[in-house]
Amino acid sequence: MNQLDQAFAALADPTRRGIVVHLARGEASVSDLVGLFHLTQPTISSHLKVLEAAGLISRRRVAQLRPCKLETERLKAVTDWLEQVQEIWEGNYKRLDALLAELKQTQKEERKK
Amino acid sequence: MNQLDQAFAALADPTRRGIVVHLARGEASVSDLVGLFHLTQPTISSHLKVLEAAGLISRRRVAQLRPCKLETERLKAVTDWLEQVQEIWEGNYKRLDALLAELKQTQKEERKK
DNA sequence: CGTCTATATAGATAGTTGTCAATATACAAA
DNA sequence: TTTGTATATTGACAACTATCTATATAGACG
Repeated sequence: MNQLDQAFAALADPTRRGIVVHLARGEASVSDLVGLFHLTQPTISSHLKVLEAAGLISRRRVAQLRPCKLETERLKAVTDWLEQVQEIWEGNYKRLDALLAELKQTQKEERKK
Repeated sequence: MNQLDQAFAALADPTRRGIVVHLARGEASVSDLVGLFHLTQPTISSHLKVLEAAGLISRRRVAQLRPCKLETERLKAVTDWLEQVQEIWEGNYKRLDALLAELKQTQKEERKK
């Protein structure tokens, strides 16, 4: 699995997206996050493992706490891929628009005859 | 599974992302797409089913052909989610920046005394 | 030391996924 | 109607996922 695969797969779970949204507001410990969902601590820990493996979060050590932090560069890599697709698509439209403009011009010139 | 779940999950596979990139350039039939990957036709058909269920593509009927078209609105919904997260994160930084600016000001004023 | 708190790991289970070969369906064309 | 071409469906298999309970580890604090 490459990085984009892992990032998209990680974001395909609503619990993990919830974690991401929460971490966008700032660091949080595992137990903070457990408090947000009706899921057990091991389940949350496993979701965090997935997010970390995908490069979407990182973790520090503070005594027994393991504060989690959002890694926005990886999030940006995902957005970048989507925007590239959008650009190809729009390029397509640009080409189509140019084609239609050309057609219109041709029709106008034909009317002159 | 909700729409975002399905869209992210659909995009988590490299073959499906390849299909999306190809369709960004314009419509393509199933056999066009089969030609792009070293996978069997049923496998490509199953990927297309996933993309269609996720609302990322749509299909027409033209004789025996089933041209596939990218649905950019759904792609945009995914981008929107990512941008919202980014905005929360940046809002965070803005608040932090404001805090640091305030701190600097306080220190400056303390030096005057 | 023993105990409490925070987190990780292990093992089980039910459900989902990606892939294939084989077969079925839908339409076209001879 | 027979044949050919494009696509879908079926059934199988191995791999992976989300979740749980139970248990282990790591550090803080008495």
